Amino acid sequence: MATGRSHRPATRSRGIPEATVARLPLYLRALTALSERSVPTVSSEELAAAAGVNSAKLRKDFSYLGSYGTRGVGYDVEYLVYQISRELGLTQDWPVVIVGIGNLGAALANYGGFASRGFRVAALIDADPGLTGKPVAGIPVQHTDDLEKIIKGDRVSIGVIATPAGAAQQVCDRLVAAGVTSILNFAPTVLAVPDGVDVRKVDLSIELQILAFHEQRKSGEETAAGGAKATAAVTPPTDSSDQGPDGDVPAVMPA
Amino acid sequence: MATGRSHRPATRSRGIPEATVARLPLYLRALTALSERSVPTVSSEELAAAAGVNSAKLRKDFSYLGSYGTRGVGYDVEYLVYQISRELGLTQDWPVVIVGIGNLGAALANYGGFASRGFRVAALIDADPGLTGKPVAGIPVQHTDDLEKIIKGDRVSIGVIATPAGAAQQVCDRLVAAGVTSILNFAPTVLAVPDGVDVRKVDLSIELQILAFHEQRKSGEETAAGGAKATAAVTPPTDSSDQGPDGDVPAVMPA
DNA sequence: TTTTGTGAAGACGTTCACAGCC
DNA sequence: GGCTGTGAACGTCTTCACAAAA
Repeated sequence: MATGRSHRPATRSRGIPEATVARLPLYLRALTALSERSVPTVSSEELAAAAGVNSAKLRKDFSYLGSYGTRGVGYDVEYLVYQISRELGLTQDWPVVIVGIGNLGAALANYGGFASRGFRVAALIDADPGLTGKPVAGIPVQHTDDLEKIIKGDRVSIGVIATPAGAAQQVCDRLVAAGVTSILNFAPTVLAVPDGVDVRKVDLSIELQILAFHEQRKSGEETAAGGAKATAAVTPPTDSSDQGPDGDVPAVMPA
Repeated sequence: MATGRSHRPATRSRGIPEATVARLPLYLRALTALSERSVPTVSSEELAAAAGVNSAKLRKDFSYLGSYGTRGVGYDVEYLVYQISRELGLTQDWPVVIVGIGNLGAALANYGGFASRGFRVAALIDADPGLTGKPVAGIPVQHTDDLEKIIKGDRVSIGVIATPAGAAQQVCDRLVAAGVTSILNFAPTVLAVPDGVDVRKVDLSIELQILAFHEQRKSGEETAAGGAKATAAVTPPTDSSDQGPDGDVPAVMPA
């Protein structure tokens, strides 16, 4: 799992497993594409293929949300889009601030799929006075000095940190003190936050290192136990090709 | 977990759990910082705190690599840095190509921690002829037409896709056909790849949606079973504050 | 005494396989 | 007949708790 953890094991009522939550956005994206093509219903098999998961997992995931399918038929696309959006909280407006407007911050600000689904860039914030007032993606950059004012004024609860690593913890502390309770961290640092604050991290270098690990075992397959060499059986071929919401994340540093 | 999946359950010899692999880069980063401060040894407790995990997990993780600690003392920092680097394959050189040089691609190209640990930006590739030849992060952008030539010429096995969603699958196919076997995908699409190719994805919008899900349950805590309202017990406070390698990833779209 | 390394227990997640409903 | 929803089996990951080493 990734973000916070909890959902007391007992009192199982409201608990949607974290792994399921992490896949809902994937299903939603696939469903939205179907919706745009005016496809009325979809089977678990078809939708699973579009989302890159297997159908048993998808059905189990949906079973946590309730019984939204029809046996023998499949799922109603529009209805599912609505139910998943609701479950994810995307039917409400989420103002987001981006702190650190380097290349990465600018890329995030320009990200289209942002505004579309419930998220609204409420402000861009940077410590460089030279940037203050300059528009990025049509939004004028504001100075870090005004961070607290901005957060409180617009009741922002989600902050994106795209600063250099050295500034990240300080920015995080200020965001949290001002009322932010969810943080998406692109700086390659472990952030310390109080209980009740969720942090997710995106770390390029971690992702590359994980890829390198697997890449390494694709060629040289000696080392192992038995006596066999290159062939499978001793060291399996590392099938891969999955890409489901597994267990971790990567980070990027702005320019 | 995230990337490929496999490591045949039987023949347990060489199998480092995927969850452990995903945390090794975290440990490595913390260790590198200690190394720079010339700290000679570190206990599992201290290192775990620096990496943001708990110490039992860290010890278990290290136990898969071998017994590199000393009871009553802790771990030798330099030695561990070496062992983890070796395990991750960072002692060798990994040429990487970045395809799609928008804001995001530029941010990635400029990412410092890149060159540092084994990774080398072998080429920047973009479909826009207007960009061809222009230097980004000191490296001239090359045109997509030369993609195959570049991959094969430099024996590149890791590719980063930072193109718009619409171009991602096509770029992916060409990368794979040219010999790339590990892909880091920033485009908000599910990529189809043959067996033997690892894909990891980084998706901003998925991360935000996961945060929104948890954010949503922080305020309104009715709905639940019993009769109690805002207080804990019925709906636990969602402790959070974790940020370990959990189960998934997010994506970003270049400018 | 301090701190590692690890069996064993438990929580979590995935997959199977089929009963139940359309 | 086709497809969903789900109990049960299985596998993976985390945490506990303690024996063993320095």
